[in-house]
Amino acid sequence: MTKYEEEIYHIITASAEHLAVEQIYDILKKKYPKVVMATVYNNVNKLWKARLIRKISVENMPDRYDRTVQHDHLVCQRCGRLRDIVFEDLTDSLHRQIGGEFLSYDLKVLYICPDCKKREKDHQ
Amino acid sequence: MTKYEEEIYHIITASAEHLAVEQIYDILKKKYPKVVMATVYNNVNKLWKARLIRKISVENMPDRYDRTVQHDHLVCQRCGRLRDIVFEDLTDSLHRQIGGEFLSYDLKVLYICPDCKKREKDHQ
DNA sequence: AAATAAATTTAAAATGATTCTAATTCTTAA
DNA sequence: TTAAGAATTAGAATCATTTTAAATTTATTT
Repeated sequence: MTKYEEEIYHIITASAEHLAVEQIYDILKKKYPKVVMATVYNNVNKLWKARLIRKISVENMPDRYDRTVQHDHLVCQRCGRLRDIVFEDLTDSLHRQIGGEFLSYDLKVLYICPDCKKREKDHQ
Repeated sequence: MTKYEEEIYHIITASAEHLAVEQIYDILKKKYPKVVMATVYNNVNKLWKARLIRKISVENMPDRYDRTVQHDHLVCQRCGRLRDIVFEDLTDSLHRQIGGEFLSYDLKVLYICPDCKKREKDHQ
């Protein structure tokens, strides 16, 4: 692991947020002002290919990166924020129902988060 | 509904495949040789905003469009082909477990389809 | 039916996230 | 201590998609 790879890995796994390349770049830049976007892309891809991090793609948003531990995501359709959630026994259940070789799954529940819900109510 | 909107809606809902804009364009062009990509994009977006069709985004692939009836997708990681599947009782189960307002969900099961599995076996 | 407004289509340029290329710098091993 | 191999950089290229502004079609009002 190179310096940048390690730093980027750390930034992603240490964050409670789900970071996009640009945010990773911003954080990294504080420590290494000369670093360049392509470096973040390169390393993020390297980490992803090595299955050390996970990529989350949501419509009309840049990809975000996350820890690899299997979990699911709630995506707020108002603010775009992601939240983690674990639906129990889902993997097994899916596994059983498909033909072919199961690899993994990607579940996003679209919802309106409690914060936005509240904000909407207040504005009425 | 305009002529193109209607045609495009029909192409998408009549197809057993999951079509990308380019394929829709190719089909439409046979009947209307002068039609242009932007028209397909415009109408596909209009239909999507009206919730008459569904958008399926998969990494590194152009968006594909589909009927709106709720169902899930198997995505083959070898050939990229999508197949429909219905996991029973999933909606209810998810609905119950989130905070906030449930809107919908998007589930993709990544797998190796039986065809590719067979092909791999034959090549060994 | 003519005139006006509104919506759709077109063509081409712009966008924006991401990837690629080639040159440069850094690291490792012989 | 030089050669080979990686990683980084800068900037151009890519590609799906969106935007713009002009042209055309459709609908509405007088």
